Amino acid sequence: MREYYSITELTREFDVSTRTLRFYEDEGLIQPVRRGRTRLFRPTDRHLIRQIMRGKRLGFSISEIREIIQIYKEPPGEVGQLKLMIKRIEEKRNDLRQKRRDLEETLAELDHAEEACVERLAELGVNT
Amino acid sequence: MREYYSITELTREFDVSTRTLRFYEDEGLIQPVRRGRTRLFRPTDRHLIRQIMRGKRLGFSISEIREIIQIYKEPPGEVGQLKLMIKRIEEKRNDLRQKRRDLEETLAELDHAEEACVERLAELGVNT
DNA sequence: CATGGCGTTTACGTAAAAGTCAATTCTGAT
DNA sequence: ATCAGAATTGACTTTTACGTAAACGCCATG
Repeated sequence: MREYYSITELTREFDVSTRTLRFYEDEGLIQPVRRGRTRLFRPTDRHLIRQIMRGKRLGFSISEIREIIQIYKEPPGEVGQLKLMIKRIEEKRNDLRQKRRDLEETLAELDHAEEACVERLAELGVNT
Repeated sequence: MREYYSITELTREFDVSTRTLRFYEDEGLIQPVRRGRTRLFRPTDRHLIRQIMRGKRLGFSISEIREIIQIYKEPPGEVGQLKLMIKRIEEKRNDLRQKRRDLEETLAELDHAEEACVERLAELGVNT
């Protein structure tokens, strides 16, 4: 496990711009350390970026992604906070379950559409 | 099955503004008919709106949603078009499969985070 | 030493997806 | 016929998530 990654290494790995990574830093999603003014990204930042990209692909906004990331951090020490956090986790989970239903339905409709295409091709005497 | 729905009925059903539905019309996603200047939405428009909302929840952009909606329409009559369409369907499917992987991973991490919370609560002697 | 390649900051710009507001216009009920 | 409430249009504004450009620092290499 590497100790540090440069910003350009990570832009290449995740196919984002430096602007984007700096933006995520401004937004408090990642906290690379500095050597002088230069950012040094540690494995934990890299992992966070991976989670951010996942969230983006799922259509979460930056602030939703921030909420999810908060959840991954150390569980808090106080009972009320812990219960609140569990409630938040439930919410996100429901959110994701809705997305999963949406996803399955869309996949099913695509399957259906493809079948129709294949049938149509068969009618036209094309071997698929 | 109702013949027509008013714009406000649908804004209530889908919890969107009239501005939004008009925007979708401008974008060519729906084509309500008119009586005078008033829009009358048919069941097919309603169904399209349902699909649009699903696409939005999954983080698709309007133009991506447009592409998906195109796919649901009648399969084209020409062989080349049909093959192209099948290719497009494959692409979207891959897209959705990636989303599903992202989704499962995120759900797994949430499960893990919740367990940590529950354990922490147990340590503190709280009965869940 | 100057040239190129990263890296940084600051500031302004922009596209997508609506929100908001004002001015009208329609229309259904009384 | 009229009058309130719904609907429409058009223009302008806002938010999010970056893009882009300018201007400069650092340092390794020929």
